Amino acid sequence: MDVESDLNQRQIGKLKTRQDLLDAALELFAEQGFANTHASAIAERAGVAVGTIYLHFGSKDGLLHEILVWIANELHARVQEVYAHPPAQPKALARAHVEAIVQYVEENSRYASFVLGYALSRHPVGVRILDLMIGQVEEDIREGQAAGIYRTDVAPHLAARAEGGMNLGLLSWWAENPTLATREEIVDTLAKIRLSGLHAAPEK
Amino acid sequence: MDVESDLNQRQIGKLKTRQDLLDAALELFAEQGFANTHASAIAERAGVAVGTIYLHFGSKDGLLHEILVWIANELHARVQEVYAHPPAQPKALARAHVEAIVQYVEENSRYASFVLGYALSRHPVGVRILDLMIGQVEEDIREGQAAGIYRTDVAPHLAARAEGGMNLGLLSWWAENPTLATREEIVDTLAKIRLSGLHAAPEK
Amino acid sequence: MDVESDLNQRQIGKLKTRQDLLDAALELFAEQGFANTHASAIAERAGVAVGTIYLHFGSKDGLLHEILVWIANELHARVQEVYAHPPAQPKALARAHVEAIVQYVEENSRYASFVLGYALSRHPVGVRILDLMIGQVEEDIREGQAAGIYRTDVAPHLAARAEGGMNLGLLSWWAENPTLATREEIVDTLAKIRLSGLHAAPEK
Amino acid sequence: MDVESDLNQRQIGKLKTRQDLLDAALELFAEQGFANTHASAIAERAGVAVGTIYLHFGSKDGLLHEILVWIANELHARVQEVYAHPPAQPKALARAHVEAIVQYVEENSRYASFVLGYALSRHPVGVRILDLMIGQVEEDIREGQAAGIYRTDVAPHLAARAEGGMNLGLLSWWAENPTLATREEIVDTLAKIRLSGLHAAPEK
DNA sequence: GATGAATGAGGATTCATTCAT
DNA sequence: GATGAATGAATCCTCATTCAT
Repeated sequence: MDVESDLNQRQIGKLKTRQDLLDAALELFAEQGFANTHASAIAERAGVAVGTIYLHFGSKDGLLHEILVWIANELHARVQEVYAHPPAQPKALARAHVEAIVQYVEENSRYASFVLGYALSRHPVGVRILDLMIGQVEEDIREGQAAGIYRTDVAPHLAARAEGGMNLGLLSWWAENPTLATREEIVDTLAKIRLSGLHAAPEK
Repeated sequence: MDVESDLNQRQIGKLKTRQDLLDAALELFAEQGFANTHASAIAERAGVAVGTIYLHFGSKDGLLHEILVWIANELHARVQEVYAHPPAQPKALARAHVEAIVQYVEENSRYASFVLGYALSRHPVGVRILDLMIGQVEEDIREGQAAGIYRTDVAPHLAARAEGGMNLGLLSWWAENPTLATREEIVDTLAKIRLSGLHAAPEK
Repeated sequence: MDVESDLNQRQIGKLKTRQDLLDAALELFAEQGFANTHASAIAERAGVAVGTIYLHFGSKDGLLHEILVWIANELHARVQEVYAHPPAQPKALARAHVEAIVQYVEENSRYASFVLGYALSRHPVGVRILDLMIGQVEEDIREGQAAGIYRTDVAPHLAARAEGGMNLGLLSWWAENPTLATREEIVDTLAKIRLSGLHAAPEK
Repeated sequence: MDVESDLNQRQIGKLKTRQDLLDAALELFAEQGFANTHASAIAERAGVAVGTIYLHFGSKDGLLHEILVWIANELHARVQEVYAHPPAQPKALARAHVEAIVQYVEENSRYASFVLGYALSRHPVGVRILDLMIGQVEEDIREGQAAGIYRTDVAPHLAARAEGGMNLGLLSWWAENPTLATREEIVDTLAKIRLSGLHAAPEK
């Protein structure tokens, strides 16, 4: 019993150290960039010794990798929540999808810009994450086309890239300039352009 | 006369050296990335000594800066050409704008991915260049709104960010995967979404 | 207990490394001059890696700084010893002061010339150290004046500079040419000129 | 005739360029130190091209050498003037000697500190110059001893070093802090200590 | 005599990573 | 599990000097 609880104690402590490191690293990476953040600085902010980073993550790159995966999972989970209880209206679904992402960016604006930057870069993990997100959008589009809601004269994988770029482009700017637009404006802009482009509505 | 021609000779030689360095550096940066490219390798490929880089650009960062400015100017010039002899039709103008960019990316596909990566990153020069390009798009949108061609229920600066992101997102993907789509498809996708979004056209 | 002794072990080792570096650097600086001594040579003689220099001193300049402070402190301590058990006779005290300095220079003749050179230069650390030593002499003079032993028609801060210069001038020459004068001669010359100048004694 | 005057023209121009370089270099050396002054900066301030320095002086060290020799000659000339028309009184002669040096330092306080620094350093040229000056003082002392004016219980070469150090020590400080003492105070301090030391006069 | 673009050997410094404790 | 002093390969950059014009 004693031994077991000791072990649990240890496991909990280990997990806390791990999360402390992830938090410290994300903060510093966001503040100064990955290359400018020294392993020792991360350890110091986390209140541990440098060696501990290598104990938990093997390398500085490994730490970055874990951070990106962690954030990607969180964001993915948010989007999945929307699809778990999807609005009936297709338009509403699309908007809810966008809203979930924007919401997440707003909540984590301090880090968002850094993470989005990686999604846009050619960094291996970033590419993988972006592909994941784009795949989801592509699936949406495919379904929308099948349902007769979306135009069929654009290739889904290209449209998905275009839309993904639009989202990331606007959001990464907003994350760095959060005072220059409200969340509503961001959601609105993305939803409108996504659906009907920039053209004045013909019915007008 | 002799002295003058001497001076010119020197100036011409200096400019050639400068351009040789820009060319060599861009190639290597695109091939191996900025951080992995050593100053000595650039000098070697350009056929000069290392010191010459520092004579011309002050630092490796300075060289990168000049490359980005150089490419940005080239691209800008291409787009300006379109506006110098603009098609009468607004739709045609927008398409020509997109076509000019896509054309440039296609012609320089070897470097495009590298340069677009900087435009998307938070690198100071990249940010400045992107801001410049976005400003141009914003102006377009403003004029389109004034002319009653574009919808007025989106803020121009947000719409410009969104559209710029869309272009960069799709193009940076295409630059890395040029076989997965033809130029026509890329232009088409961007032009269509820009104008009328993903929605099936109501008039259909 | 174990952990504590571990820590002490580490601290002791670190201090030893530090002193090894100070010793190695002082030797090399004295032999070949500061600029001609490469960081790698210092590390090699100290039996550590180059990086260790930067771990302990931040830079080659930082190492020089610490050396000068170290020597200045040692010399200061020697002089302080004299004042801790001062001879009753004022003349004897002044002579003992001079003797302490000369003694130290003689014991460390290999390094003395190098260190004195810095005291005489306009190097920031040298200036600071010289100011410290001059301040001490100035205090001596002030007290001697108050006690009616020293003439009062010279400003103490100027007299201290003059006397300090005299000491350093003769000693830095002697450190480089130790065979051209005995210690007794050096002490004698300094003590005599200090007290009664070059003039033939009027009482004679 | 024409050719000759052309040649003269050239020679004058060459000499002017040479002096411009000496002036520019001395200013910059005094401002920033020898090591921190780049050859190109000297050329720029002198209004010529870098190569010209090497045409006139062979190397940066050669330029420094010429500067030190130039200043040493000027100072030497000043002192020689005193001996050309020596005051009858031995005390007055010694004072005039000191006054000449102090006067020169005051007139050239901007450069004096730099040049004196070299005299005090172990730099080859500096050593040679200092030896020259010390030799002169030593000769004075020898004559003073022979004339029964100076004490004979100190070795002239040691006394000369001591006195030279005293002069240089006080003067190099004064050159950097010209507001902290008047010329009269400096001359007075040096003359008094030289002659009768710090001791209160016994006749008092 | 003067020029100034080009040179390139040379050295200080960095910082992710290790491993004995 | 954690520590942190030590490592050392890796590179950027400097700047006195040259020489073709």
